[in-house]
Amino acid sequence: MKSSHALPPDEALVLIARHFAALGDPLRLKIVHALIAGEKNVGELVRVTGGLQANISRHLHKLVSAGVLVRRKQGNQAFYAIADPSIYGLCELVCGSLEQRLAKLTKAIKVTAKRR
Amino acid sequence: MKSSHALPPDEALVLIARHFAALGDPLRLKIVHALIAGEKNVGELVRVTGGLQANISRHLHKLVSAGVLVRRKQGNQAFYAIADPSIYGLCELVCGSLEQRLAKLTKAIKVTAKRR
DNA sequence: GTTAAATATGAGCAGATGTTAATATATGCG
DNA sequence: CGCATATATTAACATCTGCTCATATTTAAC
Repeated sequence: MKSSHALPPDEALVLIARHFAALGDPLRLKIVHALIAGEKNVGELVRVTGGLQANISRHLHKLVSAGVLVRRKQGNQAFYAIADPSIYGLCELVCGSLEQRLAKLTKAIKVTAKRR
Repeated sequence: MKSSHALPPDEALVLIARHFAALGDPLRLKIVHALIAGEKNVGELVRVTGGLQANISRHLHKLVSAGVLVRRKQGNQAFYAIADPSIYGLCELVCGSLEQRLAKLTKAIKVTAKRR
């Protein structure tokens, strides 16, 4: 249980950064979100996200190499699923903090509006 | 306690992605990590991270506009601090999942090595 | 006022990233 | 075998990103 803030060596920083970066794109988030409901193949993901097949395929590759998803091939098709359960926590955290931020912004805007 | 997975509208996805992307860079992670110990001014951050002043300044700006940090100006200097407590949770989650992944990799490599 | 210190910003550049159309590589089926 | 379907990959392109140097801006100190 060695607790926490031993500063991460630079190599680890790179890996962590890559992990975050993998989630730093709207289309990839859309993919991940779709997979929360469970494993899907590429075709389904293309339909759900509305993206082009080539592009989705690329993003999937990136998500796999960042360790966010895993790939399972079966016959003709490839199925992708969330590999890393920590993703759920991540999204909740970010969404939560975003809500708060938006709430603050909204309030600020209202105040500004009242001022005039 | 409205639980969770109503699909986020595309606008929100962009915001969330920006949030993740802000953490998707090693130098910015270094900055954030340094700030876990508490508020620091630019000069200190430059020393701690070993980056160039101009570059650090740019990253700080990015972190602020992503809502990760807040800026407080006092006299000559500018102090930055972590704005969003969810960051702590994020880092713990990612570091944890990374440890697991690395452990698996390490084990896999060992197995491969034994095979020859 | 002048000068120095702290921070931010503009411009240029190299390299990464996301998108797309076209093509390649499987795999399944008849 | 030939043909269709599912997925991956290549190449080309525009855009974004991070880095650096030089310079602007702000504030403090004299």
